[in-house]
Amino acid sequence: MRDLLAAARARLAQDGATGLSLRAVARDLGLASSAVYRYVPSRDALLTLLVSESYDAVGRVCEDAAAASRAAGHAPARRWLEVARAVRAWALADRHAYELIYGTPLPGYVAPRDTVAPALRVWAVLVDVLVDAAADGSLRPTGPDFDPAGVVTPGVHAFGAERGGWGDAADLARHRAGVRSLTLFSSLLGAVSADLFGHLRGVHEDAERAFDVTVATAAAGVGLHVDLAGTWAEQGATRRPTDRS
Amino acid sequence: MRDLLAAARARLAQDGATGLSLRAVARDLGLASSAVYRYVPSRDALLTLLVSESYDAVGRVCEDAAAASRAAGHAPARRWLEVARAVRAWALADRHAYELIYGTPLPGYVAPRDTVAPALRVWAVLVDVLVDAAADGSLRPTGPDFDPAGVVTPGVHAFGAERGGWGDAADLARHRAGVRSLTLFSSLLGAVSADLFGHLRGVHEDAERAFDVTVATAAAGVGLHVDLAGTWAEQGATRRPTDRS
DNA sequence: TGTACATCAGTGAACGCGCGTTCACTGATGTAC
DNA sequence: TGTACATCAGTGAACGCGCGTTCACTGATGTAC
Repeated sequence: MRDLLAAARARLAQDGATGLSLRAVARDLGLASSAVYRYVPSRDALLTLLVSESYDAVGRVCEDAAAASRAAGHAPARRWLEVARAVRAWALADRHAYELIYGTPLPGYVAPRDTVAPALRVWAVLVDVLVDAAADGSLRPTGPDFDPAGVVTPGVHAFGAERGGWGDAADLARHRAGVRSLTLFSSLLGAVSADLFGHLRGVHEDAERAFDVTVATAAAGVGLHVDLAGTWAEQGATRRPTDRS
Repeated sequence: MRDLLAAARARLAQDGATGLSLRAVARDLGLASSAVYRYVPSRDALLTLLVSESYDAVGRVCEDAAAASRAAGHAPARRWLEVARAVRAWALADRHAYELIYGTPLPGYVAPRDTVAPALRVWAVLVDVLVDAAADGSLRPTGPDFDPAGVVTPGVHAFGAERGGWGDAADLARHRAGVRSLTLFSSLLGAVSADLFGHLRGVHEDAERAFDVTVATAAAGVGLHVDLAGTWAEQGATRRPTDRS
């Protein structure tokens, strides 16, 4: 069973989600195609396992990056940058896993409920950044004012409350922060997808820096002010020139 | 030939890009599958035609929205919002066309050079917004400061220069604006994809408003300050309650 | 006006492919008495 | 210790499907003399 999942993951990494076939996985394992049905009831079930795994993988990547950033004593804004970079690096390393969960939905496939919980791990990390920034006073949104009522579900506010912020529904500023968490998620998705899917071919010269600018700029509207010049200077000292190409 | 393209477009709209088959298109036209080869040398060639068409469609949508916004006397920031909304509406109406060009790349298919030019139409509209905002003094970036050298290609700066801005490479502020145009594109991609691909299911209550907040918040970092409250108030008067669900 | 020929849109059978899934089966391993 | 039986992982042939692409062909339409 572990072998099966490993083989499926490898096949996914090579062929992508639409090309993933039970027969190919069975072939890789040296099994008859029918043997796979001993472990998995259908192709879709296998796909679901991979979806969950991928959400868990990217969730763990986010949590690890956030933990490392905290450990390094970085402010929430910098943590946002580092989490975003980690997601990008993961996506580049395993692009088909990223596509499986964040790309075009597979025709005819609907992810079952079980995949919702692992999908929330990324959200939780982003919400923590906002909550911590609000707590230490560094959260200063420059984005538009708006009436936050009825934009996101009560569940989102509850989620923020659980994690230590946005408890008071009467506090408009915090309510707005809840809504603005959408922007963090969306801009991360957009920045990674644009890069990975080739929409910046011929546009960016230094992919890492372009990504940094993109996510840091978008986050400023939310209230996270990344010291990009400082971060680059700090890293420029240790970074070899070839890394920039 | 026109019929073929129309049938292919319809098939694309129904089945999506991965499911698009020459045989299905031929069937829809009441032709033998081999007859299609009279018009198109291969499946990939047909796909390329659809890719170009889709880029042109979304480009036209952007241009029309921008023109309407100008005609209404709206400031560049508001134009950004309206262009973004138009792209979202187009994507919702023809999701498979959006997926074809902005979703997961099709395995084994590489878009040829011909598709680059139509893809630039969207960029041009976004750059115009930035150039116009810079010209009328409303462009006030709140995103991070950074060294803009070597982040994007010279072609991007040239593109901006052609369209009336960013001519002087010595002007750091304008150079930064060129780089920041990445953020506009990425956040648009992210906001539409998140919405369309279902990543906000259970998160947003009012999809339109959530989208507005997302793109307006991200754009603030770039320097475009949308008067969201004002816009909503203005539209709330004419908007029926059912539109909000 | 009539005939010979060329063009052209479309046919239909075929090739070889890979797919998901089913089904009756084999043969080894473990367990009970 | 030996025998009978149950469990279980895996087999391999088969079903029916849809796909892209090729190829020799048909029959109508148009054109040249």
